[in-house]
Amino acid sequence: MDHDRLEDIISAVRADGRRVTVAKRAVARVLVELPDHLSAEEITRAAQRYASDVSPSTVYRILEEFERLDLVVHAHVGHGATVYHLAGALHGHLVCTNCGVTIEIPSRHFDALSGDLLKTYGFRLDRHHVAIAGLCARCRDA
Amino acid sequence: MDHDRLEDIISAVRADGRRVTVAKRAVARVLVELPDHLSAEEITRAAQRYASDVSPSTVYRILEEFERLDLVVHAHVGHGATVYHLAGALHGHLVCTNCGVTIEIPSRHFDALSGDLLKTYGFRLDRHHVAIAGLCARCRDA
DNA sequence: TTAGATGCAAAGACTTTGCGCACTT
DNA sequence: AAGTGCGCAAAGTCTTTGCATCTAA
Repeated sequence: MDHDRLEDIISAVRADGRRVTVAKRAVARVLVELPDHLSAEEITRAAQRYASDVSPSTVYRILEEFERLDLVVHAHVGHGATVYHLAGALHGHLVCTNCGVTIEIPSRHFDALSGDLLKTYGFRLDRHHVAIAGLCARCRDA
Repeated sequence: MDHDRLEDIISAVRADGRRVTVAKRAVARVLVELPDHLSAEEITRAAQRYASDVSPSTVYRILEEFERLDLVVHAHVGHGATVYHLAGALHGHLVCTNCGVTIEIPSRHFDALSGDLLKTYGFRLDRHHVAIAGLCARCRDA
């Protein structure tokens, strides 16, 4: 339920001894209500519907705090800006280098790779942060 | 042989009807001689050893051209700048989110994932462009 | 000769930081 | 009351673009 996820975020902020502000509520609400992978600018614009003068710098600071609390993760996608989303569901990203679309896929697709990398290189893959570049089905055929 | 790879690059530029300039030779030489994954700034500085007044903008333009000719590929790694390297050996990157080290691994590690993504999502993974975030062996234990 | 390539400088996109005031606790 | 968090503006980093000049072919 959306409302619960929002309260979870607020609680986590409070539990960490930080203050719950209008701006944080607005950003949290955007993250909960908008399913997409959003850039900081998109989040800012959307948050301004709830708190009209939230500034980009505040949004960056809030996203940084939410990431520290493992509420949010970011990914680097194509050439553009960093995108952020709730940490809830563990998943990876497929990013089309042609049209820019991002496809979310369950993290189980990385199970085998993850084990392989750990065994071979001692490298622990970050399952929240995987972004694979390539061509989506549509662009591949076009 | 380094010299051959350099000549291959020059030939490819010529074959595409573009001009072979001092700046292009310098950038090509840097890419061939320095094994690392370099940022545009690092490439510029290194290239200036061979052509003292190569400018960053020219390096960006040259890298763009080399990418168009499939001579060079780039990857987005951590929060920092884009890194470039020769397209020669197909490989992926493991990037430690703690210490920033980049580990090159043979692209066969992505064979299974690649087939899986193609079958499940019709997504053709770009094998030159894979960058996986996580913790390297040293940072994982620390 | 001549069109592509370059260097420089300015602009652009994205993000971080400094500062004084406001708001949460 | 106390100090965290805020908005604003400026600075910072990385990259692209405009333009006059130079140069490879």
